[in-house]
Amino acid sequence: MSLHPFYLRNITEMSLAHVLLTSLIEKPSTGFELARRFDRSMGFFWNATHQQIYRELSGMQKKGWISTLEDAQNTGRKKTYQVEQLGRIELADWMVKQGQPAQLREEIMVRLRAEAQLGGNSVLPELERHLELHKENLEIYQHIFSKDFEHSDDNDRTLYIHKMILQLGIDLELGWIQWLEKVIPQLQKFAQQQ
Amino acid sequence: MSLHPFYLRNITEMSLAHVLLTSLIEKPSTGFELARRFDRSMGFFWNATHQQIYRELSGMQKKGWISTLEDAQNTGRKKTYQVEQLGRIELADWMVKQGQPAQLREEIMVRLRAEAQLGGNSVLPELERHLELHKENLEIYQHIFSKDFEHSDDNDRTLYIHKMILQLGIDLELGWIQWLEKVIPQLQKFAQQQ
DNA sequence: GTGAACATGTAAACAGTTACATGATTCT
DNA sequence: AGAATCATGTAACTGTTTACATGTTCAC
Repeated sequence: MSLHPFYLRNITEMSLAHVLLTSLIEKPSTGFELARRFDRSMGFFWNATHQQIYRELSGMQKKGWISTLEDAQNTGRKKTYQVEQLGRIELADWMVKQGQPAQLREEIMVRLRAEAQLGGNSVLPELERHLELHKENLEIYQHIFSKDFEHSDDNDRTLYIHKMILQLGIDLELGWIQWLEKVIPQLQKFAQQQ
Repeated sequence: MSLHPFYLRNITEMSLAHVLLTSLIEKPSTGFELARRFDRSMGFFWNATHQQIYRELSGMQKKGWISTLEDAQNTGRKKTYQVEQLGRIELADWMVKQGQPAQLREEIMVRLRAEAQLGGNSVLPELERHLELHKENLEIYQHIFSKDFEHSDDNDRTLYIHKMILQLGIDLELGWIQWLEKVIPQLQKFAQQQ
């Protein structure tokens, strides 16, 4: 039994649903296509597993936000979803709500802090590994940037926003890389002093 | 019934438990004190509600990682926890494990992306609000920095790590601020052009 | 003695992850 | 015909948040 009748319930965030709505407005898609597209453009600021996506799509269909496209060649189990009017209204309503900046949850920072107390230099290799991972991410983002936005028209509002979202991804990766390249050598020095 | 016998189960992350262990090594504390300390130093890279903290502390006590200090003046319901040998071993083991950089989950980016598709300038006020929030965070972090680390000894390894963790918080906030101060004026221009 | 801050807890809902199964399509 | 990839799903679990209750301590 629910603690609260629905009319008293807080509106939950459900960002994933709204990411999917946005994606589906761009182009009606199957769950699989959405999952694949997440791995690229949208993935770096809101990712999801295929399981989450299918569950969310079913839920949204039940609410009437989206519907399945009856394709001419509807062979197999493939279901292509499209956004309904209700979905557009929901997205527009949600869009103007207020929220908080995300809470950071960086496991490696927890490890580093633990090491500060316990001693040893056991987190150094992990920091180096993360430096490589962040460099890889940066390269991927920069590749997309030069492919899609290098010479794009900044007067096209939609395109400009997409570009700046990617730019933020690049900026944050650069921040991590610079920080790691500052911290790692200093920790190596400490290791040598022993 | 569990899908897997315990000896086949994946080791879960449980970062929160290890954050608490680290905090308790620094100083035996009550759940309430831990929650309050989270709001300061550690909070920006791993936060938790009081509820989560109490649940986790109970769990860790059952596992023998921590124990309650039998205080002389053990009045009221206050329980002061301290780390046991088992807890230190657990933390040391966990510390050297590998992990992934955190997945970003920024709601405001979802809204911005939605707006890129739906149009309107309804997300602008929210971007401005976030700029203010990030500036506030930056100020808090910089205040702690100048208070605790400005003239600290960089040859003290523990202190240096604490300083760099805070530095990362500052760097990331600066990244957001710079990005927002670039994007907001451009979106305002678009708004005027209409 | 009353109100604010301290301190802990139960219950429930919500959000995200992992394991596993299985059928359809396409390429060789 | 077999392998790889496309595509969807059930089940269970872990992790996080919210609502609410309740008792303690301390200052006025």
